[in-house]
Amino acid sequence: MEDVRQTMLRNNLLRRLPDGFLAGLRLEPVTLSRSFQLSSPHQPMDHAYFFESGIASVVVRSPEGQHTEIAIIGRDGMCPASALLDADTDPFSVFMQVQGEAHRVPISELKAALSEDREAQGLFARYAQALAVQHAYTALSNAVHHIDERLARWILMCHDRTDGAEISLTHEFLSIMLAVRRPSVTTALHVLEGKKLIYSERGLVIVRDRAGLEAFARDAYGECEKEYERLIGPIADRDGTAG
Amino acid sequence: MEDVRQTMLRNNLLRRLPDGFLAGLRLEPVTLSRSFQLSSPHQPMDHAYFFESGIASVVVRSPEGQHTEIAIIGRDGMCPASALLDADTDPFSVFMQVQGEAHRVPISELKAALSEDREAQGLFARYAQALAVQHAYTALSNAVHHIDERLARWILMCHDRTDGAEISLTHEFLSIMLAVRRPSVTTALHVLEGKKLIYSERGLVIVRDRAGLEAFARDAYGECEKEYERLIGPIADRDGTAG
DNA sequence: CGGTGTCGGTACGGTAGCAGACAGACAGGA
DNA sequence: TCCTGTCTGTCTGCTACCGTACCGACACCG
Repeated sequence: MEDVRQTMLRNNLLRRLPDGFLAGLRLEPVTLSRSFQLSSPHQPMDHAYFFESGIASVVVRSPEGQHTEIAIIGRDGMCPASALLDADTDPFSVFMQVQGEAHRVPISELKAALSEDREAQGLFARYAQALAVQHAYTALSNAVHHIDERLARWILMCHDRTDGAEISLTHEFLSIMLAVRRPSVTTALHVLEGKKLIYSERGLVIVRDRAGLEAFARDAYGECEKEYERLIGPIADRDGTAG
Repeated sequence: MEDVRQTMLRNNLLRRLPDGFLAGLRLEPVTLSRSFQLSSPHQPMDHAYFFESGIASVVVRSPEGQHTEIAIIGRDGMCPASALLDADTDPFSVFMQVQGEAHRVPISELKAALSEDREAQGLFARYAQALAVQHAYTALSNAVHHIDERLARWILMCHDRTDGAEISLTHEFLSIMLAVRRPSVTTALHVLEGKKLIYSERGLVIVRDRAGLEAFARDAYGECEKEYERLIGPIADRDGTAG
């Protein structure tokens, strides 16, 4: 779709693809509302989604129904990663957590274009690694960090991927993401609020002091962001410049 | 190195590579002793290792020095995954946990051979996905399972990758892998021993009742093994047949 | 306006796992 | 043989987090 001018895209992968790669693809703009299911465990998907705004969550679920989030994806990336790794399916659920816009591409087309373009292969391979690194740091955080630190990490990761300071979601939802009890989220939010790092009200979290949040999260935040930037490059500023 | 007959290999990836792929590679057999460092965070490596026996651990470390294991690799796989994903380095440590044999290949050669062989690219891409899935289930386990269940999971994963029922390692070492306190490992081992699932003595764990261990681990074990088998195929039997 | 569902705050008892310390068992060397 | 280092078992608080339950606040709707 030649109408889509690469420089107008906000998705960091699409922007960094080699010139002309997109020319052969049908990029279809779509709006994804909250909790829209992008991918289900072991179900082949038709389309890959490259986000322009909004946030998607990747969640693993155990046979007994326990679950935790392993990655969040915004305009830094795409899903499903299995489309990049010669697999038809993966065992994850992906759904929209904050509604937004995306471009979608039929996976078969994406794979075909990819097989002809070594530079694009490299970019997507590095993105797959960036995602694996995110999984790894989530595993670490789940093992060693306290709830309030993990919450701070999570808010920071969302903040990186949204345009404003507001993130709209419920405690219930957060408790699923962090794999903790719902009331634990309430108290952890109060801790952050008490330190004036965020402002929180019904269904909404607002970042007040980003630097303070990073300090509070200590080593829970930062490493996998650095690794993303090393592998892919920085994400464009909010107005679409730079990058 | 034409001397290496593919059918005599035990490594599940090497065995499944397309005919002739290995012909262009210098596979060098090496013995890797316990705690040998295969890869360090952010350090480019010269060689990729395909294990024939023994077990390697992949560990993430936070800036403040906290750490946890995110994957274990035996003759089911290779390291480093970054060699397959167009990255020179990754933020992980990989080292031998149970000594063993491997074939190593210069990464530059591996990449060169790979770029000419689409089938091999597919196999390695699927392996990268299998590893990412292992990271994800580790994250889940760290979040929701109790120490004794995680220990059972870990013993099972080791057992899958060793020839006998014996696994030689100390509580100290296990505590690092599971990111828990060392005495917690002692008591968790006692739980498993009390249920006659394992036998444990100084520096040694012996599996007595594998089925019982799987039952004890509940949903902590199994999913990512299924996914590996779906993506790559079963691991050859211990005598090298089948597969 | 009152009804109903969703969401957030709080409380209480229970417990898994922590931090730190220490002592007994085993192994290998001098 | 003793000696030393490594490994394992155990103890005493202590606290973070859990399971469960309940109630108030808010928001939409007729």
